[in-house]
Amino acid sequence: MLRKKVKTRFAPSPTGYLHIGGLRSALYAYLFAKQNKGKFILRIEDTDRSRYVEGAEIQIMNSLSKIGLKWDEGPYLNNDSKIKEKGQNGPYFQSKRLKIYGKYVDMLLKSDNAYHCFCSEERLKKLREEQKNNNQPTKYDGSCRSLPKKEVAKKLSNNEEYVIRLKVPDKGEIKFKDIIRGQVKFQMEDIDDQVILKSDGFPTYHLAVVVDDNLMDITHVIRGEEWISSTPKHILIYKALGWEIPEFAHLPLLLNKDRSKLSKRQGDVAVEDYFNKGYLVEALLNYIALLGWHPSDDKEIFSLKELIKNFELKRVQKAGAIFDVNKLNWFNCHYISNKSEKEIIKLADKYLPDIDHKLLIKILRLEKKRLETLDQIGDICSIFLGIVDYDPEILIFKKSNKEDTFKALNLVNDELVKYKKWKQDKLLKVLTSLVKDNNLKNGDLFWPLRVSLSGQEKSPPPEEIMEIIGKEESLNRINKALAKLK
RNA sequence: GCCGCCAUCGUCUAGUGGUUAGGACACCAGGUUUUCAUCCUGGAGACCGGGGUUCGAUUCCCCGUGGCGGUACCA
Repeated sequence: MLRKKVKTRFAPSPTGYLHIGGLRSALYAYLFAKQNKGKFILRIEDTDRSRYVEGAEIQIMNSLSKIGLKWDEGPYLNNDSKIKEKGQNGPYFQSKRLKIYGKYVDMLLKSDNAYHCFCSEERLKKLREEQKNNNQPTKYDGSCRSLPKKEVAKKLSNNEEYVIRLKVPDKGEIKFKDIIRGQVKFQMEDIDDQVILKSDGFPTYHLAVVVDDNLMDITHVIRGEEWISSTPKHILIYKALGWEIPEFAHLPLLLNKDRSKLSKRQGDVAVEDYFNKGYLVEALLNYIALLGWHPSDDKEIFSLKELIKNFELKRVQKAGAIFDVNKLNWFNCHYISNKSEKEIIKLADKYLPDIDHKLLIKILRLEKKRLETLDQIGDICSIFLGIVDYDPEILIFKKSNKEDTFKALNLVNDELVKYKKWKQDKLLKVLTSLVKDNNLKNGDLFWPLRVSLSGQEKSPPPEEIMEIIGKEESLNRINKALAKLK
């Protein structure tokens, strides 16, 4: 247990649905906070107005809630479906905190850790092109860095557009310790004079994240690897403001099959997509948790509670992990077959075929192990609801012939007509003794019977189908098969 | 280009200065008194390359290669 009260955050930008990668960042931050009896907060980083997607924050909150990651502070949806906020350190939308950032920008300006920059975008673009052509690092050249105060004042009074840049020292090095990666080192001269306040008066990520993480008492910054190279800039701001620097943990990226950053082009990346396809919360959570983290033993099945107990930030992998749906499917199968029939029906509501409830329960009791995703439930039910026409040839077992197949089916029919106890184990016994008594091989009887009941070469065993569809329908289907063989 | 991060089976990964390099998913074969699925058993399958250090390196160090990220008035 750490001495200081642990507080982590998930800070998404409202630019779309909750991303699988975002979910993993949120999960790890949540697990770490909860296992240390700390707090986990949600903060919406909406400082880029051009990329804002209407309602995205609501989608993100809904996905997070569905998964069961509860946050202690931040925005939430009330019963009247309006956004409210809880916690002492709000507002938790950066767009509502502009005054706060302004205050710290002024402080940085006063302490000479930041400066006004009046350079036009065209000039900067040209500068970068030249630098690239000369194989130089692309970096602001500092032309506004030591503008006389008078000139700055004059430009300001002329209403010239400006941004505020961080004044990065030109020499020295900056180190930080990452929980996952150990020490990371950068040279000051490689660090750009980052824009911290845009010309529209909004802060950039770099300023807002530092101010908020400090004001919201974040002790552990857990975020994606893409932030690793901007961390020195953040540390510089912490130092300039005289603030304590939090701990950092940069998570490895989630990747496509070709090892590029996980993207929409190569499959679904939104958490909602997976829910829509019929993946269970437990499966997604379990799979995502193991994408970059693994316990020292062989245990792989984890509930959220167990994850809180077992997760170790230090053990998180350094290399990126490919998101492979294969194993997710296996987890999903596992969690589906552990559910009761009633639970599955509830969860699979939108995929349910038009079917009697009791019949559905019967089908699921026998067949739920065949479900990889909930949306396959219709396929599983189909043969019980009725069969489509099939080629009579497929009724004949590979080691048998038409005449014997006909005989075998006739035998079954004659026996079952008399039979009353319509339960699969009893039915199986009858069929087995029928095989024995008539000197047949299993395939001679079971194969054609199963095909006549399902109309398919691949299907559940005959006794399972028969129990579910009942005696009348079973005999009906057998007789149709007999007719086909005539 | 410049800066940074990373590197164990196809995938997710365990692990170690001396191991038959372990597990899971996927794959293949056999079994589970018919097929598919489940289940069981078995099989194939990995330490990126080159130098050091060392009696001995997959493990430690350096270089290279490769992958990825950053290089924005996006986050």
